[in-house]
Amino acid sequence: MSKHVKEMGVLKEHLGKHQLKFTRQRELILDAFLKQEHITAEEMYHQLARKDPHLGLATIYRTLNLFCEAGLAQARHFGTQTQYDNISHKGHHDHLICTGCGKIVEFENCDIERLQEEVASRNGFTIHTHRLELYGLCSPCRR
Amino acid sequence: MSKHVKEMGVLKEHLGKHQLKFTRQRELILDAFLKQEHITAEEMYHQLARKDPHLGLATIYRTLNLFCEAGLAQARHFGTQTQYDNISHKGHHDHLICTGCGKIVEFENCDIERLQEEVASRNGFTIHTHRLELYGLCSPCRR
DNA sequence: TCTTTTATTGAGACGGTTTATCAATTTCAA
DNA sequence: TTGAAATTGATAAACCGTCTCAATAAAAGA
Repeated sequence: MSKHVKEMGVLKEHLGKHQLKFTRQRELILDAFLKQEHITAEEMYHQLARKDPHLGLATIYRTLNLFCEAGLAQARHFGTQTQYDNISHKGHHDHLICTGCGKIVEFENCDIERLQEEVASRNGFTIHTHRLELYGLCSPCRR
Repeated sequence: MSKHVKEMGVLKEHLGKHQLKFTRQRELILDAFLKQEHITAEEMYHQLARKDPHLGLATIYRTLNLFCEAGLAQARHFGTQTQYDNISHKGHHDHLICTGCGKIVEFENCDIERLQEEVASRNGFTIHTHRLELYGLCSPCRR
């Protein structure tokens, strides 16, 4: 009895469309993923090791990438690792990233989103998702 | 006789401050770098292979990182690689990406940029660069 | 200039992250 | 229940970027 009915449905629909199969591992990983705001494959590997010690790291990577294709996750490369963001967690959030210390501040701005829609429709596009990252220095790093 | 007098001066000042040396390789790499808007170490390696076949990849990496410390460049993790952005290059553009056919439309929007600055300063950040990508379907793909 | 000191270079080894391989297993439609 | 097809886990391999180190080049001193 999962709590993530809606997202499970999104996943199943994606699987059905692409002749992929619904497996115990995919269900387990999705449940764990949806509890996070963002996570790396390595973190999830250790986190799930207790529930299923035989779950392979490769499966985690494959599954998180599958979630990206299904529109449930979004990959973000930071430093040497890849962060997988949970799209449905807080709706969508954008990032302010300090290139000095690596600090990440999340934000949401309706006006920007509205302007994005405007740009898109002016070009005949319908937006499904977006990525906005602002890189700079936070005040401590600026000195 | 280099055309990049100002940036060469910035580099030399940084070198002087840190007891580092001005070398033929650093001059060569800076000249090549300033002609680009952004470039990866690998790309630069191949590009410079003609001028100096013995220039090592490690030197390119070291030098591009040096430029970041000197404030001439900024590293950005894009996909699996690191892009080095030319700070002094102003023509920034954002992307509309069709997930159906892969078409990419470039755009620029001053209002969005202004709002980004607002968000940043509200959080005490100074933006150096940003990345905005809108994913969706173009009108041919929507049908 | 010549000498001395110190930083830099190039080549390859190395380490961490992610993907590819493949036999065994599981899913699911018939 | 059966069988085709997808998935898994373990590990090898690929990939990117950094580190190591002997040889070299740049700056500073005499």
